[in-house]
Amino acid sequence: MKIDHSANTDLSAQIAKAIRDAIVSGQLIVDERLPSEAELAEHFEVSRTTVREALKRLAAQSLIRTQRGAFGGAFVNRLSFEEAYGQQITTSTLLLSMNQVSFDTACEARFALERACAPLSAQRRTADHLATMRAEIHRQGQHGLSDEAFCASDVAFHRALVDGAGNPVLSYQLAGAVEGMQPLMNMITFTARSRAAIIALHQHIADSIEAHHGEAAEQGLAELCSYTQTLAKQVLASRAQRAKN
Amino acid sequence: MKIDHSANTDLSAQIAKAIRDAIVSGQLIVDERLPSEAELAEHFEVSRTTVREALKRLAAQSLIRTQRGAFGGAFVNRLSFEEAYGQQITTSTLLLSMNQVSFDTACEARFALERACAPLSAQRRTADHLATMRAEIHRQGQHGLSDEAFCASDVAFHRALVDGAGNPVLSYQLAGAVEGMQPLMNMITFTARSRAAIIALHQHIADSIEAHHGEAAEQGLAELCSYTQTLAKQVLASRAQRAKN
DNA sequence: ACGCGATAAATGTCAGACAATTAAATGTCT
DNA sequence: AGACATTTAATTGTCTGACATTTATCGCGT
Repeated sequence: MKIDHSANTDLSAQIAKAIRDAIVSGQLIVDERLPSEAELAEHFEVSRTTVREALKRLAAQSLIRTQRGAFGGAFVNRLSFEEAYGQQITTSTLLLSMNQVSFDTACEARFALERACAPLSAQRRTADHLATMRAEIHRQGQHGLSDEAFCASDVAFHRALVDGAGNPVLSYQLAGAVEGMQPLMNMITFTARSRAAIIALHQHIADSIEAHHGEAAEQGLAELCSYTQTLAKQVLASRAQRAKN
Repeated sequence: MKIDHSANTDLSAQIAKAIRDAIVSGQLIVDERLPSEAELAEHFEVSRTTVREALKRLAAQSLIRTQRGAFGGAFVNRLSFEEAYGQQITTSTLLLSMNQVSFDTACEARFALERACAPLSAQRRTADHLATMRAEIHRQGQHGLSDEAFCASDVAFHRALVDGAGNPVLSYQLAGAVEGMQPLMNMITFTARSRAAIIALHQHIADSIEAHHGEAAEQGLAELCSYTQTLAKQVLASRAQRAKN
């Protein structure tokens, strides 16, 4: 484990990189204990402060976890799917919110990916996945549901659809695409009529998944995509109109 | 910006969370300058050391950048697509390498997502994307190419295919799926015959993309997927055989 | 107007101290 | 011997105060 003094970054960043490389390359294996902060400080010839800053960087990426006390220390962390989900979602959310990505582009990406899951989900979904989808559809029809809650239920519906494919890697990849779009979706005001249309499409998709009809589900998703894009256009147009007056 | 004292985590983690929430919720906007470390220390009633550790955590997630000198400080960072790519790839790579994901599962996820891009890419690819694909195909046919280099070229080919869809969000999402699998792919030894078969499929896919035939490209990808899975099975079987003897 | 040094504000690094936590070792009682 | 309490040592978490380094700005002189 050696640091690359050539980079003109912080010492703590260089040290973090050295340790990260050791983890990624497999020199440090899961659950292995790193040397103590004092030992690392001696090894890299820096102060403990600097080593600690480096370790905090790694902790922020869930690459290590720390334990206090005797025989504590920093350990290489097994990156769980759950943690990876979380990172994916925050990264995607920030990426979309900070980069003026058009609604159309994000929407297209999301549904393209989701359609890829549809055939697998139609083939393998369990009763559980189906039940979740039905439950969320029911919730979406309730009166007095805020737009935010409607969107959250929408996300849960689509998540169940994706999870139905029974491929955790796929679920992980989709988490960012689906959940990262929620803030964008929240900006749309869903009228009663548009909600009914969306629910009908959800119903159609759930029916297709239940009947193991992958293609029908895919088609339902395609319709949902273009309908969502139409809705967004309307909302944006009416907002522009109001701004003029 | 207030810290949640209820959590029994580090102070630096609590402070990082408080600032992160402020960024994600939009209270702190892109390029806005955070208070200086000394001011943050006073505000949160902790030492500068602790504040610094919190800031390093945020820097590790590319949420802030720091500048030294007068009128320097920590600034909310616009998360670029490039940075997001990088994070996505390391996260995906680690997730796959640390969680005993089967080759089949990872392969299925990758090609399912990639197939989703094929129709869009067939429709919109520029001459540039096509040229890159052709160039990589040519490289793959060269003698004396190591397995690693062959895989790297494979990644480049597929990346060009995905980028051809002209949807940066899609490219970002696929980066993890495609590049994260490289270590797994590297474990396969590609014989001359298997390389020829893969190159032929690449050729077919490139031809389809050139002719704007999305469905044909999709089908080529499906064949490539099952062929890759077959290859992996053979390699694993022969390895198991050798272990027995 | 241009360059140049002084200045001040901020981050980067260090040394040393103490607090808090925790597992293991040790001691003590039954 | 076994169960329980106490001590100990190792380690991370936090604080203080200092100094080094970087850099935009200001003022001065030419």
